[in-house]
Amino acid sequence: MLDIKFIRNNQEKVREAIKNKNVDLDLDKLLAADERRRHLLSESEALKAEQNKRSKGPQSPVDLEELKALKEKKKLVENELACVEEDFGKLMSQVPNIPSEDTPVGPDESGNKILGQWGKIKNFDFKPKEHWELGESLDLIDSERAAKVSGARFTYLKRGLVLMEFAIIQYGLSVLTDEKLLKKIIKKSGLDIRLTPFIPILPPVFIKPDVFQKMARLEPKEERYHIPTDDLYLIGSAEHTMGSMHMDETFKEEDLPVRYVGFSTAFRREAGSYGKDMKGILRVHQFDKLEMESFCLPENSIKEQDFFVAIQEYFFQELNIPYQVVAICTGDMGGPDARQIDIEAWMPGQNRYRETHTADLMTDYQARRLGIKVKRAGGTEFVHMNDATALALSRTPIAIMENYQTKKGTIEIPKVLRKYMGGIKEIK
RNA sequence: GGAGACGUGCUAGAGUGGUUGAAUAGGCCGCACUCGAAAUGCGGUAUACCGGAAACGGUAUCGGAGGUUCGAAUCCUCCCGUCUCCGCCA
Repeated sequence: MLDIKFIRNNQEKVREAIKNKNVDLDLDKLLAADERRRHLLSESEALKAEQNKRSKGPQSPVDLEELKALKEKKKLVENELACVEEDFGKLMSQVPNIPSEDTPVGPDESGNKILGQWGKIKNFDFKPKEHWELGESLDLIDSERAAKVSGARFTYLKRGLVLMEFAIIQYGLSVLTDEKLLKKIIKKSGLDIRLTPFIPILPPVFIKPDVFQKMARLEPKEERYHIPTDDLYLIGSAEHTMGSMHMDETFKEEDLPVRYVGFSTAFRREAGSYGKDMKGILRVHQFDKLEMESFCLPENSIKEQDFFVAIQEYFFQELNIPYQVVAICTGDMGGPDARQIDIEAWMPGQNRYRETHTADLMTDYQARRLGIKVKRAGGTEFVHMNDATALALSRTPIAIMENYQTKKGTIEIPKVLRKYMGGIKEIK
């Protein structure tokens, strides 16, 4: 959510963001609702002031009559105000965050900008298989039985792939909790930021609707799993319950940045992607993910995001997976984002780059609604929030499977993962 | 799941219908005393929104949402959370 004062004072900027992000919203309607809301607010407050003034102490019968009338009048104004507030709130939540200045303007993914590429694409002397073919032939992925038991887009992961998933988790956690390593990554990326280690978190996978709304992640609802009995939603990312963890809290300036690495299963309905990527584990209803989240001072938030991207790059460099870094354009980015950077890994089986990581700079968009602040010398202000994939455990294994496949149809284990897999060198 | 108790400011803790934004104590900040510190004394110490150039004024907030009342921290209903006992369970 943006600050209504900011919206009033920067109408053109907001209009531009709405247009560039392809959001269907009439800003004039919002501004009119704001006018009306403020008018009714003063009116109702004036009535309350009168009521408060006159209600002190016991009342004479005449006073009681008049106060009763006043009460009725107040009720009418308040009812109208409540209606207007509801409209206003709905419109407010539709206003997207303002894209950063370096965000490319574009209508859809065609407008995304490749910022850089890393790694040498391997030339196979055979036709590389797609991950689902490898998954089938090595008995690592069973979609058929999962479909019978749970439905389409669910899978049983098996054998070496399971071990690899846990190895990736272990590896990821070991990097993000290693101060020396983080220092090296900061130094290499040339960023001027404070080193605080990532605190490991296992967050809840259920979230309350109002909190989900505050995270600006409830919509689109079709994408979310809902448990009606308890009116709870399943999270689509550890971000959802990690970002809201400090709701209604105020940080001390010297404690920032606060950084977390969370592990959770992510649940996604994948509505609207019928028939797309149906094979294997690229697009499934349930997958595990290691996720980064941080709360920092406003002036440091872009650097913080760059730090997250540097970490993501470090992971793929260590895993030796070719990738490209992509600046997501206005039309393709999420509504709450101010700046979105994706990492796309080279998938030899598909012969193309596919998204494996995303890094979202939310500025104060989430923090304002969640009430997460920092107390500073100049006063209290909202923190900036960043979230980013550390390692997604559906797509990182895919990248490994496809890049590390051999002519024999086996999969080599990347060196950095071997010590977490009992030293085995390949899945066969 | 059953029975009961409770939820007040940064913290502890009073307050059970009428100048209560809220006693008191601690903490914190400022000042005084002191060579300095401790101790002591005095003063200050919430947030959000609306209006205003500002000074300031108004409103709301005692877990949350509704309700009763001229008036609610205080009464009623529902929800959330905490604690104790029992049951169940990994």
